[in-house]
Amino acid sequence: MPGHASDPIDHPLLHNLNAPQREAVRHARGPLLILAGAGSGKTTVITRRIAWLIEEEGVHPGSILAMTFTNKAAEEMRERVERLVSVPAGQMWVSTFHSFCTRILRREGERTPVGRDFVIFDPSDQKSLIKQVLAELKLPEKQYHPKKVLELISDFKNRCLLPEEAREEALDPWTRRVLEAYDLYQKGLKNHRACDFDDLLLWTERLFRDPVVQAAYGERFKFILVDEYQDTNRAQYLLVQHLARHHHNICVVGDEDQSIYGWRGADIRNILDFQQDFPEAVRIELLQNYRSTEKILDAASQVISNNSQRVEGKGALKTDLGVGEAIHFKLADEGRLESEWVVQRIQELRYLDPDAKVAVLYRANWQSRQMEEALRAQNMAYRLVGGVKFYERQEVKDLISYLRLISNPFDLVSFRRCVNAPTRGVGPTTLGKIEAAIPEGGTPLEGLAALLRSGELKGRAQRELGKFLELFRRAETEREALGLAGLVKWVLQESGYLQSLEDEATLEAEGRIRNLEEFLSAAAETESMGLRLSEFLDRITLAADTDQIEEAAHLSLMTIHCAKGLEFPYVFVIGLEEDVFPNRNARETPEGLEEERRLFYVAITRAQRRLTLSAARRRRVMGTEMLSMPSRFLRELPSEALTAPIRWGTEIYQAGEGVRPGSSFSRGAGGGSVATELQRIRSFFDKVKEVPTPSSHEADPTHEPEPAEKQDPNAFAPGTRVKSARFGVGTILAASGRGDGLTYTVRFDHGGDKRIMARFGGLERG
DNA sequence: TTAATGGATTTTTTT
DNA sequence: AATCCATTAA
Repeated sequence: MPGHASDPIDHPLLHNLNAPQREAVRHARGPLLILAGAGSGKTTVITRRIAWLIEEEGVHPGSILAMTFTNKAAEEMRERVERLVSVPAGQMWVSTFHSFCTRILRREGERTPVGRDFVIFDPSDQKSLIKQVLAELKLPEKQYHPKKVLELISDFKNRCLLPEEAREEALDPWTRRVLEAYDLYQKGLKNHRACDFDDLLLWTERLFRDPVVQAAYGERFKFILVDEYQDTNRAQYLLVQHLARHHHNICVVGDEDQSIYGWRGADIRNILDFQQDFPEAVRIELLQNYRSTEKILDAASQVISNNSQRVEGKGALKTDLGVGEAIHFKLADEGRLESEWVVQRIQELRYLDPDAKVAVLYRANWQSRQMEEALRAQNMAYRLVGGVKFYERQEVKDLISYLRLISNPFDLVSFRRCVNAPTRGVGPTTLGKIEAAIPEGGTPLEGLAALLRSGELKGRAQRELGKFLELFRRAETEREALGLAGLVKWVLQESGYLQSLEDEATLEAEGRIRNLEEFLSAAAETESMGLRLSEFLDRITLAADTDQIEEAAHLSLMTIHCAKGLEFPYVFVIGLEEDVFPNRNARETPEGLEEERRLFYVAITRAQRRLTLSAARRRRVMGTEMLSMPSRFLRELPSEALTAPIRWGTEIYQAGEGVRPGSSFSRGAGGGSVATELQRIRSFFDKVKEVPTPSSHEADPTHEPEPAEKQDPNAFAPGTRVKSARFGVGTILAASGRGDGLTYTVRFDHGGDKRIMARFGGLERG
């Protein structure tokens, strides 16, 4: 509680703030945990706190470090602080974790395997490298799906494990092979002088293990602030710990109910355990919501109360914005009708309020298509966020590959890309020859030069590749004079890329040229900010879609993940069906389900005035017609918050009631006997999971196998090899539940994890 | 070497 | 339905 006498009530930095917000702003030294509910004025508090430190505590801006997850958040934070303080604050470090790490590595990188002049690999570069590795190890992509393999590698990296350190986790053959791939993949990155996204964190964390480096930065950053702390993974957590160790002035801000990046390695326990990490921490809860009306908040808190992974003893969100409108729900017969209905509602509210800002939110990107079709049919303008990103378009990537190779001649992935864009008659054969000609420790261009000298190539290839090589020679000398934008334009022309698109003379090519022009102006803009080529390239790879959302857009279509941190007067959430939302793959584990629920919570709390939910009874998914079941989250909505009870066909589907037995099982999706059986098993799973799991989470590895063994002499401990008639041979990863609910997670040798119930699965020791 | 064809496979979310 | 891949024809 802030005292009265000493309270400088009228301090401008405390203006219009409630009591806990003021307390947070004025907290100067020592660890601070700010639990900031949705819409609780978090950014205001953070920025004013930083300003307070500078203005009132006399802290030098250069000793402040603030970490965010998106560039947009970082920019906004910096701008707002700069407006609040009277001194120049340009020396503050306000950035995303990833750009912070990039900055550190560009300074200290000679201590890491990739040095200081690395390129940042984006997901498509990663994919082509891992494919190469898998081919080298003769691992078939069928079983070692590049995406799956990269996921596991990313998982290891997020937990700061290098290949040799992850060995003890590789109990089964599949993981062991992936580990070999991981090892080769890292070597490949090193040869390319490249970091993937995860490496940025990983190498920086390694760097900070060195007491000298750690002390240098730990001393420098006297005040550290981490936004969205609930989304930090192990690497980010350790990074923060290394730095905070020195001054203990660590302020973390977050909301465990909005933790939606578990699949990316985020560990919700980081925020849940903050007070254990820093026992002297002060905890402040921001519970006053300034965004939504009561009905919306009631629905949100009712939904989220079904989760067990929450901070203990946290209060509920409050609002002064009045009761507000009840939540609408629409069930359409078919997916197309659902989007048409939504479009109609948008048109109606547009008619009443032409400037209304509307968002349509969905679980997965594919769901945007139907909305787009319906909108286009009505000639309505919209902004689609996500999907194929600008910097990932083919033509843009082609151009970037030239720039990357100019910036870092070791980048073989980029070389491969641009050497045949536009086509220069280089196929796998020629490419193989070039790569074979690369001298030990040399660059691809040196390999190409050697091959050209040998005179092995003939005709078009020899001629074109000669010009190609010459291009890079000239780039070296002209780079400085041309400047960034000049260089981009020069490459576009001299490479013949622009010409080849012009020759195509199709509508598509025209669009690509436009994109390249847009890229050129982005380069010009960057140049005017005084940035150089390598910095431009960093920015491009680390740019996210969400960074470009104009809040001014009238109608936005985006995933819920993209919508985090945003607010809209009118929000539609579509596709509230089982297997869509909650997503089919997330439903398998209690943790996955809780994360889906948090996602729903995030979706609800985006709405300021009106929230509309919708679903479709039938829908085409991947070309086949599916019957859908209502999302279980619909049942968690309080009836008082809804305009009408939710009906699904003839059933009333509402809080506490559930679907009456007997009716739901008979109408299985697809209707076949296998599907019916599957559904029976699924609903069984669901019942099992409805029982709140008493935080079995922490105890998992040590305690779980024990009770299982007592119950059943045939129980399998993690690591046991088992055989299943349906899936083949695999290794037990974990066990959960007991008695009839005893369920194993099994990693099968052909790849892929499955959760199998001991009772049905027919697992044998194998 | 490249374009075209047919078949398999896919949809979770992203710095 | 739409994309991605591998094989085949030119």
